[in-house]
Amino acid sequence: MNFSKNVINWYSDNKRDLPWRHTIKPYYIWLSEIILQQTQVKQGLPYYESFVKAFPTVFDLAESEEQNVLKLWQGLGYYSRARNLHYTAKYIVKELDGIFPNTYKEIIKLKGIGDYTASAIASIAFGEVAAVVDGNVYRVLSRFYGIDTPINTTKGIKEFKALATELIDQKQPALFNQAIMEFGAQQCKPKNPYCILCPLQSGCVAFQKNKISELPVKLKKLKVKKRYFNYLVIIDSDRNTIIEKRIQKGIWQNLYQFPLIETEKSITISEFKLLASENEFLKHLNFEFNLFNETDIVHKLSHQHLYTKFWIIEVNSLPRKGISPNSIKDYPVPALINEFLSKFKF
DNA sequence: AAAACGGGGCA
DNA sequence: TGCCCAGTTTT
Repeated sequence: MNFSKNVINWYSDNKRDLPWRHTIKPYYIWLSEIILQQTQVKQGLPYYESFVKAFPTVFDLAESEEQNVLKLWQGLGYYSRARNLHYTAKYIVKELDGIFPNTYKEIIKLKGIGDYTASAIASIAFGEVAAVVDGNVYRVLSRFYGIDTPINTTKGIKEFKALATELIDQKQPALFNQAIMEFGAQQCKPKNPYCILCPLQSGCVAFQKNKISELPVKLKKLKVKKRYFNYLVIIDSDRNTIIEKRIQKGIWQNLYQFPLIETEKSITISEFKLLASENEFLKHLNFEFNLFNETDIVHKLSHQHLYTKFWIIEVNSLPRKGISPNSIKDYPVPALINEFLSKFKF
C-alpha cells in the first residue's frame, strides 16, 4: 500500500481540466497559485481567465497601473495579493530581465510568495522536488496518518512539511504535488469526504479509528471584531459624488470608497446630524440627507464584521472636486461598496 | 507566536 | 452560524 502511488493513480483518473494545467510557463503557474491562495477553484477561475487575457505576459502586467490590477482583482479579496503580484512583476521585468527565477531558493525571495507558492512553482514549472503543504495536504496527511498535531502551530507546520517531503515522488514531484492537493479538494473533503469509495481507505488511520471528522486539528478561533461604518454618499444635482482612496494600512488598502465616518456603535439619525455638523466635508454646507438602509448592512470579513450605514447627502455644490456617476466603475472598490453601487442608482 | 488580511460557498 | 478555502506578511 503505497500512499504516493495511490494518490497519483487517483489523480490521473479524476483530475479536473483546468487552464493552468495546460501550461508549465512559470508566469501562468505563478498567477494561478496567487489567485488560488485561500480561494477555491470555482471562485478563482474567472479571475485567472481575465488576468491571462488582460496580461498575457509578465511584461504586460508590469506595465499596467496598480489601479488597473486592483480593478481586475476586485471582489476576490486579500488585495495584498494583487499589490504584491504587480510589485513582483515589475521587479522581474526590471531586475531579472523578465526571466522568472527557477529554483525554490530564489523563488521564495519574491514578495507575495511563501513556502507553499515557491514549492508549487518550483515543482510544476521547473520539476524541482519541493513538497507543497496547503490546506488540502494538511487534511489528507493528518487523516491518513492519524496525526493530531495542530496544523496552525510551528510544530505542526514543520511536522507536515517534513512528512510531505518524505512522501513526494522524486521522479515526478509536480504530479505528486498536484495529485495530493486535488485529492484533498475533491475526495478527502473537509465535510462529507467520500471515504466509502476511497482508494486509500484501507490504509487510512482516521477512517479505521472513525476520526475523520476530528482531523485535521486546528487551534482556537480568533474573536471577530465589530466595526461601525457610516459612508457619506455626497451628491450634487448632477449626481456627481466624492470618493477617496484608502491609504492607511489595514483592509482594502489602495481601494476606493465614499468618505467614511467610523463610530463606536451604530448611530441614530440625530447622532448623525451632530457628527455631520462637525465633518470636514459638511460643516460649512447646507444639505439634506436620508438614510439609504434602515437596518445596518453587515459585511463579514474573516475577522471583522462591518455594520454599515449609507447616508445619502444632497448638496448644491460638492465641497471639493467630485467624479461623475459614470466614472465610478473605473475605480477598484471593496465588495461592500460594489454591492451598494449595484443597488443605488445614481 | 499571533494577528491581520476578503469574500464566497456550504452544511 | 461556523468553518473552510492551491497562504503570506506584519507585528
